Amino acid sequence: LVTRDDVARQAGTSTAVVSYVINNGPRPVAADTRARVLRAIADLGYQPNAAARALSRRRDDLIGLLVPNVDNPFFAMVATAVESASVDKGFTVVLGNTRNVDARRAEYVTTLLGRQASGLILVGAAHEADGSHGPRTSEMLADNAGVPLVSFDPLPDGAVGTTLMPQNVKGAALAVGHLVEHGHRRIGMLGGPPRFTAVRERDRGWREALTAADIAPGDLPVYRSRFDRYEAFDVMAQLLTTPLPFTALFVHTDEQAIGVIHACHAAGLSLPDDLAIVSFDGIREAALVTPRLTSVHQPIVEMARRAVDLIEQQVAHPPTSRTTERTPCTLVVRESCGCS
Amino acid sequence: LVTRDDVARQAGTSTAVVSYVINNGPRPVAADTRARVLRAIADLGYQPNAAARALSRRRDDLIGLLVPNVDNPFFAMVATAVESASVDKGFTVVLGNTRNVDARRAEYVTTLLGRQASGLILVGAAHEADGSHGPRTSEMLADNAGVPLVSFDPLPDGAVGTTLMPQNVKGAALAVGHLVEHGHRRIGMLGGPPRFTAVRERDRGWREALTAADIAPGDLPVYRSRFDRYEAFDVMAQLLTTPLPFTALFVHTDEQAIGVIHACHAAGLSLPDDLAIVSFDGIREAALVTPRLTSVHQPIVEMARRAVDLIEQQVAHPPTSRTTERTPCTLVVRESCGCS
DNA sequence: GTGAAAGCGCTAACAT
DNA sequence: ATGTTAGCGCTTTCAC
Repeated sequence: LVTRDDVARQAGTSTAVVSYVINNGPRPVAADTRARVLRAIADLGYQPNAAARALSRRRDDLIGLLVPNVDNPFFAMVATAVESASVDKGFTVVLGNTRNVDARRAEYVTTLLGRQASGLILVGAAHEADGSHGPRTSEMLADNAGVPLVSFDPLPDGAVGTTLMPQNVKGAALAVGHLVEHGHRRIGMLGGPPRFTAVRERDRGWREALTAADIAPGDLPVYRSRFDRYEAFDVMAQLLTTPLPFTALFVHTDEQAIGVIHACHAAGLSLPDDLAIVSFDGIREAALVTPRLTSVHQPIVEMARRAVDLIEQQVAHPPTSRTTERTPCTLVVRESCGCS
Repeated sequence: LVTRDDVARQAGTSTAVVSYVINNGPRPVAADTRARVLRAIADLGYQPNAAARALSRRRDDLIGLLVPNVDNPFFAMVATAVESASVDKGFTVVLGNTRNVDARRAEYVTTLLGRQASGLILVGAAHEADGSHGPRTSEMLADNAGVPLVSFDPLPDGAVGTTLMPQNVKGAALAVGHLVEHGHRRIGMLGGPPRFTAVRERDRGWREALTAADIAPGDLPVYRSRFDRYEAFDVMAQLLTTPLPFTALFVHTDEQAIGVIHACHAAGLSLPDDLAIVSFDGIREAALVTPRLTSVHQPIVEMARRAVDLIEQQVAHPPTSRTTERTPCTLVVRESCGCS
């Protein structure tokens, strides 16, 4: 295999210069020298050894992306966005399906720390009732394990890094408010598991919007399911065995809303006439189902790009505290709410 | 950070012994020595440096998974299966969305070769008319680049490794045969892009099953769309503007079939009465949509496990030729075909 | 069964 | 502006 020594020899320079050229630093290289090196690299088909580089720099251009499950289209969307942003910045991404299991997440954190990953992006973090990432994971990440950390949920206790979350309360209120404008009063909710912080926030948005409209949330039904469409389907199918005690439903995720829609179809309901639906996330499929889903859109592509940026920044300037950034969401009106 | 030297010191042994313990070889270690080392590792919370290990071994326990796009639920399923099988065997997986673009695929191959990846798993390979992985990718992988290679499509020209494909012809014939048994004669096809080998094979299965039933395929309509549900939706929506020249449709992938179903719903068609559908792949969602999809199931979990096994074997015994394995598929009968 | 030491290929501090 | 070289942490061949 061709190494940096071969390149140096071929270019008639020292090995250091080759490094300087490849890394654009840390020191300048004369234009013609640089050209010779570049030629040698091309001629020889030289490809740097990432392991050697990582060993020497004590850091690998690698980002660990920990999601519950890429099988869920929402997380697939996140994964795609993160991968894309990472590639643009020269990072390679390791995919980890944590299945929301603390042990699996902790195992991945261990692996990635051992790999000198440049950073970790944690998505769908909740495992414990407190909304943390689970005891083992938290322990590993706490007290500055030294890895740049970006979480789409609250950070593990004691860990430093940044949290990147949508404005869940406002977003949910936007959704529910729209339903109110349609004249609905009995607006039920199908939420996710309350151990997720995002879920509790969306809960609150629902409550606040109702209260603002002089509707008592306490009188309205609340249901729960996991984030996937399958369990949402089951929950809704069950509800459909008796008359629905609501005329509209705020659903925490598009994924769940799609399950609801399928259940309604299977039961012969006509949407949005028999039931209006507004959900949250903004996955592509929202625009495909019938009726097309009105949904609060979170700008995942931008958030993913931001996450990678933050990792890059944290590499340069290790953070010493916990930061939170809230991304605004927008209501995308389609048909499931009752509009046109 | 704690290194192997620390462990050796703590355990009162040499660094070599620590390696022997960690790697279970290549040489035996006395039971009590091993125990001391293990204790030291635990006490110190030692985590091996993957970069150093990779540099020394010239190989990293890393598998590159190149799919067109994890956004597509089928590929998400494959990714999940590969990730799961990889973790079980101690591999970490790098996710690469190639978007079916040769340049992107080639870039990933470069990166992964530079990372001393233990192997590559290529999914959704076709880019060129000949069904190869694209010129740049092929060039990189040809003539034994040295990486263990498993492809879910034909290998690039000149590359050695193994191809793992479902029995597409038989599977498709199974699907179409079932439609014939339902009494259908006008069985159209919505296929994928014909530059994919799998597509051409499914085409053939359709033709053969029709011919076997004394139906002339040439008289039947064939449509094409990309593999995603969105374009399939568009194609079907277009077809629905005029009377359908078929009573049943063999669709190349569940993903596309779901697009078809959505289009039919949007147009008010009643399935499977107005149109019977059978598709291919066996994604989870097939069982969720209305009507539930009858589909030819390929055992992705097993195939993924096999792929990782093959990588492992090729690491030990570099292959010198191209091998192909065909996995049998089974027809999973649900409702979209007209059954109950 | 165990220890010592020579790399693996690259980075960056130290020379010039 | 460029050359020289000491590591980075681990594997594995030699010695013992």
